Amino acid sequence: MLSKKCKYALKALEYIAKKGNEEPILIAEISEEQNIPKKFLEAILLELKKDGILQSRKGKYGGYSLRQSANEINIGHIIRLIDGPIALIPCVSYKFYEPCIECEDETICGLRNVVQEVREATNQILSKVTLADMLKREQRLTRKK
Amino acid sequence: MLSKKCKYALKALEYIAKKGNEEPILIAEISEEQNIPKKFLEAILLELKKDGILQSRKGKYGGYSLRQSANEINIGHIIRLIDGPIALIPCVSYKFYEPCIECEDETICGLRNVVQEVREATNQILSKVTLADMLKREQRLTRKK
DNA sequence: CATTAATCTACTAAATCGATAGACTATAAG
DNA sequence: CTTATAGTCTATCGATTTAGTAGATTAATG
Repeated sequence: MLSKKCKYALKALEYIAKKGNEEPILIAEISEEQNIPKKFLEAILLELKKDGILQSRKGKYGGYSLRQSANEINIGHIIRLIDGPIALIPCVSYKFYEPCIECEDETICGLRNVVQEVREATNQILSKVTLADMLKREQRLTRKK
Repeated sequence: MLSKKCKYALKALEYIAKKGNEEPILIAEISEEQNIPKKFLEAILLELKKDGILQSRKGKYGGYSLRQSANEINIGHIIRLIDGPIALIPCVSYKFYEPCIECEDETICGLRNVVQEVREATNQILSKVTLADMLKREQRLTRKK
C-alpha cells in the first residue's frame, strides 16, 4: 500500500504541474488547496527537490516549481523514492535488491519465481506512466462524465 | 512488501504440502525445519486453519495437515489473508475496498486509474498460481541447475 | 534591515511488526 | 481415569515505521 506521504507527494506534484507556470508555488498554497499538513508537506517537497524533481527559491516570490518537465517525471520513480520498493519481496527488486535472509538459494525459490512475474508486469505499466500521463488520464476521465 | 509472517505462512504451507501424507505434521517440526519461531508459527497456522486452509488435531499423533488440496490453495489468497490488500491504494481493491479519504471523486482520479491497471495485471498472475504450482516451479528450477 | 518563505533539527503519539510467556484444552495410550 | 502430548488462547513487549508538530535558521527580496 502506498503511504499517505506518497499520495501527498503525488498530489503536490500534480498540483504544481497543473498550475505549471514559471512562478514558484508556495508550500502554504499547496498545503491548503490539497489538504496536506503543511509541515509534513515541507519535508516531502524537500525530498523531491533533493532528488532533482523539483526546484525551489527562498524568500519573497519564492516557492516550488518543477525542475523536470511533467512528461519526464515517472510515477514509479516517485513511488520508489518516497515509499521504497514496490516489489513484493526484496530479492526480486532492481533498485532495492536484498537477498532474503530466510532463503538459502533464491534461484530455486518458487515464491520468488511467481513474484518476479508480478514485478515484471507492474514495471511494464509503471515505467511508462509519467506525471503528464496521469494528468491526461484525469482530463479524459473528467470529460467522460 | 510481504511481511515475514506472510513468508513464514507460505513456507509452512510448502513444507506441509511437500510432506503431504495423511499424518499431521507438528508445529515444532515445521518450526525447526523452516527456521520459524515456534510461537509465532503457532499463531500463523491457527489463522490458516480458521480460514479453512489447514486442519489440525490436538494431543498425541496430532499436528497440522492441509484441508484443501495444494492445487486449490491460491497464493494471492494467502497473501491477502495474512497481509491484507495487495493493491497499492485501497480504492482499487476488491477485497479491501475503501474510499480514499483525501479524494473527493475517485472516478476521475488519475493515480487510481494507473494503479487499477497494476492491480489488474497483478491479479491476472496471482489468481492463477496455486500452492501446487509454486512447488512445481521449485522442482523445475531445481532440475535446471 | 525587515519581511518572506524555504530549510534544518529535534521531537512525539500512535500503529504495526516480530516475537515471547504462560495458562488452558483436547486427544490418545496405558 | 490419569498422564503425556500437542494445539489453542490471552496478554504482553520491544523495535520500527508512520504521520505529524515545534521552533530555530538561512536565504532572497525590496
